[in-house]
Amino acid sequence: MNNRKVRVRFAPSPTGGLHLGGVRTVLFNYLFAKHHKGEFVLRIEDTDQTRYVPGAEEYINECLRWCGLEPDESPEKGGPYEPYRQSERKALYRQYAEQLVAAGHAYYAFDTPEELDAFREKYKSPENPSPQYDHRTRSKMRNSLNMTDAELKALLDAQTPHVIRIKMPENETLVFNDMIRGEVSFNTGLVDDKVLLKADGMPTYHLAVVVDDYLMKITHAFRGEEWLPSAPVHILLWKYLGWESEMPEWAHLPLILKPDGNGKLSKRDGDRLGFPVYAMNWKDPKTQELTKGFRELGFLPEAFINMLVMLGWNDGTEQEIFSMEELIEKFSMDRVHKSGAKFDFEKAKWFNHQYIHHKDNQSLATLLQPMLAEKDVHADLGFIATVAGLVKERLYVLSEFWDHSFFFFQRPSTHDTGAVAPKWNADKEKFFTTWLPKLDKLPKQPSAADLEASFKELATEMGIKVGELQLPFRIMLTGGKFGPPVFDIAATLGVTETQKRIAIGVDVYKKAVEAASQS
RNA sequence: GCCGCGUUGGUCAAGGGGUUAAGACGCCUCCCUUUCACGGAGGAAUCACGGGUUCGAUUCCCGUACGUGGUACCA
Repeated sequence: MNNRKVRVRFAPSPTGGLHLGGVRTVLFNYLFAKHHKGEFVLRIEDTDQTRYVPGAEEYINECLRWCGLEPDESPEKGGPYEPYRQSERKALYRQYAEQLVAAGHAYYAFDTPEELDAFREKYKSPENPSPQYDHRTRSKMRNSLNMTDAELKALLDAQTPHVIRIKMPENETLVFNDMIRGEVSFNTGLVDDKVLLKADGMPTYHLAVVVDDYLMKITHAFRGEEWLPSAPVHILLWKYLGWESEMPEWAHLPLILKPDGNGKLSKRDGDRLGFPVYAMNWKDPKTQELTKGFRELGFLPEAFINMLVMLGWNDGTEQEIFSMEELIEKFSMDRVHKSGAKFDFEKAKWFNHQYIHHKDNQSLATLLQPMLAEKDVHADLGFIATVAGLVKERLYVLSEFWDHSFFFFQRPSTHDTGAVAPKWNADKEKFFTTWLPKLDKLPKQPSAADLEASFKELATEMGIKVGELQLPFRIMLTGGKFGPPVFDIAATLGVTETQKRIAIGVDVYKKAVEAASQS
């Protein structure tokens, strides 16, 4: 549209945790900005004082940090267009609303909330369940369109609470271009006279976005599809305020939907279906209710981002795993889908699995150590890294680490003897008691291969099939039929610990066999 | 109700007037592995419906259905 430097913004209202859709909106903004070597600004839209939730803004900052989607300008960072919090810009908006009134594009309305309720109640019908304040009804209401200058002046002088509403044209076709949807058109007569300035002097979203996008020189406005129906209001505002030549290009992003149909994905769906919807844990300061997040579940931010970007975008090839650098290079709005995508937690986990699998052991250990500490397990980073290397290929989320690795950090408290006890015999017992002292003759810190060679050598010597011995051995070490290759476990545990577990194990099997024969 | 937007396997999706309609997740079978996983090889499964336009429509147009969003002094 023009060759201004690209500037985009993410403009959340601080009312709670950030959900998937919100993060994806950030992501697309961010990628677009970086792709075009532009700037990404975070603006806090806290114009509704009744919905303001303390801590929500900090949560958003933290969330963007975790995702690696940090803004170039924000309330926290500052920037050339400060302030970035709309509540702190309150004084700015009134003049623009007044300017619109003066030009005949807006008007004062004195209807109280009770009067509006009564109005809706009165005109409600099966054919029209939600009557609008629009060109058909505004003549019946208490507004400056229906009073003399003297009456208006009297009300204003008396400081009568009032709002300013846009006066939507009766019957104009408004056509605009959406970067994703192409040409979109509305009849202005079907859109209601939205409030621009509230009785408390705060702007509504409609006025605030337009004014701030103009003042902050935003070139591209991306937001969720739920804003599409109010786009005509915003576009008219750009025109009426005389800024049309600087109007940003629009793109309305497709929604992220519930996996089981019927609607936008919501916080409730996560609770219901058992997966997170928020990026990070969020605790409502009022109710203390905790909503779980992807971060705490054990998602890697890069996987979270990759999973999100594929919900509604692809580069046209078969590639599915992208680094942030690749995304910045390849992202383009015209490959964003028009239709909403149902969220699939299984696929989300698969992405995380891929990333965990390919992440280096040291980095994983750093992430895992605090999680172990919470279980009062304190191990050094090197050991955790070794274990991580052994089990990472079977982790879908980091929080599963313990279930796959506890036996590295503590002896199994129970043994799943059911699979082995029936086949346990004196020969097998003898094998293990014979092998036990042989372990001391091995090199100092035997490798898995050393252990395996020694194990097999003895088995062959004693004429027992190696396969018959491996499962009992595994269960001695881990307590069950799971875990990485046995000799890797033994090597990681070390000779001394391995010997102890064998000794315990032999005993356990003996008892299990006795118990079975008695009953 | 009205208005907007959408509709390729169960899900994410490529494609686009003539194709055996990619690929991924999930599911199933087999191989590897005497655990599980990873890896590998296969398999089942899709163009919402009805009219046009056309020699030919999954692809273009129009309807219908369905889905979804909006219809607040919330964003």
